[in-house]
Amino acid sequence: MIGKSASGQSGKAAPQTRIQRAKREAILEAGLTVFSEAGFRGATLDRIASEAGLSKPNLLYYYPSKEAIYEALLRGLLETWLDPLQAIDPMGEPVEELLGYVRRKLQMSRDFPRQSRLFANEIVQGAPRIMPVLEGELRGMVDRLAMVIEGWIAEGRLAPVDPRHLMFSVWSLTQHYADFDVQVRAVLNADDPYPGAETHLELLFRRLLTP
Amino acid sequence: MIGKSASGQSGKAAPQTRIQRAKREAILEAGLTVFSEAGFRGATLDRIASEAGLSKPNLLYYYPSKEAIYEALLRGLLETWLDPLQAIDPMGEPVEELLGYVRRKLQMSRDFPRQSRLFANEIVQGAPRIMPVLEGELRGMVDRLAMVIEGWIAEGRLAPVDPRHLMFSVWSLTQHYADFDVQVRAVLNADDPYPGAETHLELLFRRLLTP
DNA sequence: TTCCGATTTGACCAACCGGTCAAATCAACG
DNA sequence: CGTTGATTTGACCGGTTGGTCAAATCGGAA
Repeated sequence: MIGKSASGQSGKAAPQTRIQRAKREAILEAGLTVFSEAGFRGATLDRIASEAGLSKPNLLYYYPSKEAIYEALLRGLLETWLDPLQAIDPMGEPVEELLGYVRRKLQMSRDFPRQSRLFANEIVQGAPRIMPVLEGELRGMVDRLAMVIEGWIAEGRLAPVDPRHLMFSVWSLTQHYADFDVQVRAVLNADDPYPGAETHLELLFRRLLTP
Repeated sequence: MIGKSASGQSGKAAPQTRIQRAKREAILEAGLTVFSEAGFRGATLDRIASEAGLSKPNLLYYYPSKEAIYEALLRGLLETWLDPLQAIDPMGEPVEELLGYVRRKLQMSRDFPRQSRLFANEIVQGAPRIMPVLEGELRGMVDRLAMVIEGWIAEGRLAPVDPRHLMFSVWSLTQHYADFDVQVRAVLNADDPYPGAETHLELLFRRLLTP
């Protein structure tokens, strides 16, 4: 048993040289591109490897399997994905807090469309690998935010809306511009959709949420 | 050359006995289930065949390839999918016409979630097979409806909204309940989302569109 | 019943794909 | 240098999958 040292995924915090980190990073980069384009099953190790500039066995030296790459990607994704939710301040101005959330989510669609599509792919196909996170962490965060929103409504600082369906609306409206990008551009004649999207969504949510 | 008569996809309108139509129907039914669950690449002919109650070669007797099944499915889908758009009456009451459209789209998400997911899968992965339809038929219909909506706005019977982004909003908000079903149910603790969704979307669009 | 085309199927194939392995190469350090 | 462990790779493997084919079976008309 000689090699395999780079794949110390379990164990207590393997050293992880700078080079190792860089190669793993490159693999995740390539994996994100390929998985988001083709879905888990549509992606091939050969394509990921060539996209990352490695041979297939070399890739498998850093991650033990296709699954491992995909799961590392999902784990990393969820962190940054749920972040904007945390940034909502229960002490702030309700309408502006929620509009800020919408704006941040829309920016993420514009700046990280591959991440959005990876997530969409996973969910559309039944979320076989992240169901626990949805039922645990995500639901917990939504429940907490729902209470904040209901408080705002009770104080009369927000129009009465179902908090959970409000969340669904924010998610679907913003992620649509990343996930359905080709359709959006086909309809808009390939113009950049984002300036228009931002003013439209600002109008929509302001109208919906202002008491 | 004996068989192959059932696969007369080209040629001038093959006879198509009742039995043939029934079997093709069963294949499309099974294909819809499998493709919408697994995406094009994730679906296997074996699974489609067994789901349809046929052997694999028998399936290939009716459709010449996996591609052919998928394309037949997409073609059939687009018909019924764009239908609700046609049902919008330029002579009707603007807000009510658009709310009716929203309601019909939401019903389609509830009643035909597999179709919605099939479509979502295709678009998320870059719409490699229906791009022409998006740029042709779909864009034409949206352009026409956009003019109607702009007319309504000019008459002061509708709040000023970007017509195309309004369409995106309707599509994303309604299809979200089919495409992201597992996420929605995870957040809502598996309750039926549709009653709440309907009242929420009615409120949202009434607020947005009422002048 | 006989016949003929339509339908069905078991056996098979070639390509692809995830993953393994032993050997080669590299790089740092004494 | 030479040694040692980390890294890289070509060759290979077994399972899966889309698709083929020749033979068998079916079903209705004469």
